[in-house]
Amino acid sequence: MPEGPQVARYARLQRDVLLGKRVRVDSPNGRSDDVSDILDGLVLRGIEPIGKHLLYDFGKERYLHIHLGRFGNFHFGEMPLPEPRGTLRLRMYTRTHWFELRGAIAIEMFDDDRKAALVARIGPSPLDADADPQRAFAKISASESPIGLLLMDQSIVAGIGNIYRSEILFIHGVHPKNPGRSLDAKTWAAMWHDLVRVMKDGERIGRIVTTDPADRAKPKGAVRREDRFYVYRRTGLPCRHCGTAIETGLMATRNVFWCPHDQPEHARIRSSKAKRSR
DNA sequence: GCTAAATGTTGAT
DNA sequence: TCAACCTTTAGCT
Repeated sequence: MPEGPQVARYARLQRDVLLGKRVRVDSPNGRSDDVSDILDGLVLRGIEPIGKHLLYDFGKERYLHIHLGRFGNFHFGEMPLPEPRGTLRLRMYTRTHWFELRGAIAIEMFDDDRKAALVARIGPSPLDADADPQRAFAKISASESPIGLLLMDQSIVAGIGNIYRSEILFIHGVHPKNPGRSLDAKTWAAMWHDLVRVMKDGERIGRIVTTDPADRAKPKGAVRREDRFYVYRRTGLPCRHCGTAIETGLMATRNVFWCPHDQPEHARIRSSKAKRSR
């Protein structure tokens, strides 16, 4: 159930123990035999997150491309391997560590061309220190489409998903239906700054918490879901800033959440000062 | 036990 | 705009 930061976290954890190693690859339920037949026993040279995609470099134009979709995730641990359970699509393991993959929407081989095509169509990522937020703003500020849609477009900004979308718009007082064109450069700069902050936090701790910085340090389970977010899935609950009931709507089949008081509709240009507090 | 919903993308209409 | 694909879990009965 990942947005960009969780994907990047998986890449980091796997790099730590798999890189440079001869990796065993198998597909207990048989669905990815085509991939494991090619990769089993090869040396893993690199793992690169590209937005929400993962690319594993096994040399000689042999890249494993994984996209977790909405439901995919990895389980991992130290050897020995656990008994395969459920719909286990792919396992990667060494003498010391194992990773189990379930629910991914894409598990396939890429060559150099397909890798290049992927890299070319993914926009700048807030998790990438070299990313150019202006590249994204050029597209956003030229568009009549609602900002809530533009932020989900992976060719404009990489790694944002349905949670970060609603949360960042609340933090900056922008209604999701406002057109991209109505966003000023200053607000975008502040928004990018906060995207970097909350997404890096997500990468570090492995889950999404956009609210109180103190909550971000707490262990998993210590913070209720409704306390981890300003607006996401808080329909009808009071806004943590002003108390107004949070509203929800559909945007391209995905639920989006906002505070009708703090995020006025109609492209009103407002100060970029971030809101925080309950 | 069944149904709906959930942090996503692609390709056809 | 819609349907398809992937799996688990929450909330019902």
